[in-house]
Amino acid sequence: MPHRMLIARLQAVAGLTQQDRCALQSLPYSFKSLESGDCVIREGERPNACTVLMDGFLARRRVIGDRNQISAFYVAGDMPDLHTLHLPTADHDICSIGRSRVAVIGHSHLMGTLTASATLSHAFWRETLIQSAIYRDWVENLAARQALPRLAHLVCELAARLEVVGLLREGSFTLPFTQEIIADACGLSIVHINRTIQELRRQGLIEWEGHRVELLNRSRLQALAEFDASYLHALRR
Amino acid sequence: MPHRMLIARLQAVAGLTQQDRCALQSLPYSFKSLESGDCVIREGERPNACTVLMDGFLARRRVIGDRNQISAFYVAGDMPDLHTLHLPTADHDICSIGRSRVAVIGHSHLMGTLTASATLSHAFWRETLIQSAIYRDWVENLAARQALPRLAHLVCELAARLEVVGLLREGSFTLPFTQEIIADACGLSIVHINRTIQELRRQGLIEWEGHRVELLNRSRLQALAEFDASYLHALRR
DNA sequence: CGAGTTGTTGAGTTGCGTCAACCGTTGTGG
DNA sequence: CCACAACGGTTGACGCAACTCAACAACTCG
Repeated sequence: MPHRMLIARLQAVAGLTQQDRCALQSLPYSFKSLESGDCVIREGERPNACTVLMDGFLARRRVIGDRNQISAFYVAGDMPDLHTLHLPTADHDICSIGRSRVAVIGHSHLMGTLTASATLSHAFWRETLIQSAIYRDWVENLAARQALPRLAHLVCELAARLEVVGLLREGSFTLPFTQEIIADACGLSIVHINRTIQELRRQGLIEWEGHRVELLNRSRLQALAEFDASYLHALRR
Repeated sequence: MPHRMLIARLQAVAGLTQQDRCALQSLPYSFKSLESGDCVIREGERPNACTVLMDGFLARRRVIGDRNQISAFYVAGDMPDLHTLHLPTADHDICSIGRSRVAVIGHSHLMGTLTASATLSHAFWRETLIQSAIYRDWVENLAARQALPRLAHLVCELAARLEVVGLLREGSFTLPFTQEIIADACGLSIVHINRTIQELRRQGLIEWEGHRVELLNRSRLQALAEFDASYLHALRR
């Protein structure tokens, strides 16, 4: 099951040989369920396994000054700690937002199959490069846009990434985030996020209640955010 | 000569076998000199080569709204477009700031040596992962810090990265950036960058005139910026 | 039922942006 | 050789986006 997720993702992102698919399918793994707030890894740890997010959401967080800054979100199919294969020390906490399930694959097994296949190696590398592209987009979003388009951009990105893994249905998706989480990711105060969400509602762009977000006018929302999904590159179904 | 730079960098970042060093040394390349403002690649292009920055500075830029946002700086030894090996379409301009020199290595040659050596492949992969760590740090810096520590952090990062390649001498380094460039990178206005630099001077933390930056009190500057170089990971001499 | 989240609102404050002017340096051409 | 334009740095006045503080409402859960 995590194999199917992983294979589908890498297939979308690169191209796999029959051999590669077999190699992936024989990777041993274990499952782990996370409650809201549980961490996959913590800053400073030297993990010996990577995780594949099967279900739910994870956030990469770290305390900066008096803020609890979030620098990335992960959705189903993502491997939030793939980099620990080559950079052994984790520099952030990676925590569950709401409940989630992950598959855990030991570094040694993963490394074994990677050194055996150059194409697989490149497929995983490519996966990390797409994450880089997302970080760059966050840099631009945080530096250049003010609250309204900044929040709109985040919503567009989450929608686009969820769409890739089939979790966007009729323009709406599940998002178990509090406004505090959103504020920590956008570099804005909770109060201002609250007012900004209201403004998006007022403009008829989204509906957002409880854990459900609905895109009422996706093209106008994307225009407001200057959103262009091409930076997600290979991420196609 | 670009080989020496490349080998030294990858050696610092990972570990190379004798064979790997030979493979790198036999990579064919050409040189290119850039004037201030010249681009290595432009958004939308599909380059067939990667570049190694030999001398000078490059910036990754893109227009966001009415801003000319910079999302990364590159110093000697960096490979700013290494990702084009796997993500063919460039999503930013990469331009020279002041004069610079780069070595150009064709994708096909690079790809050839990479598929031949798993360790080399992983060394380059690791290089891109370190760039990712830098992007994440920029996300945090932009989202969580206000002008003074934000600027201080950028100065600390540049100093640390230049130190790795031996371009920091007695706490001072060459930086051919205008205040406008700094503003574009920090997500602040030119006027405010100007006042913030003055505040750093007033506090006796840096001297900055013309193209020369001097760190007068590095530890206090790093404390102000909450700077911790460990996110540059393997980047050691 | 009370206690703890999460969302919402109002009032006052502030960090940073905008506009506009001025200064010093550099380079260029009449 | 000087006039002048272009550029980068600096300063002051004013405005606004976003922050802080504080209170309250709605909801969940023990």
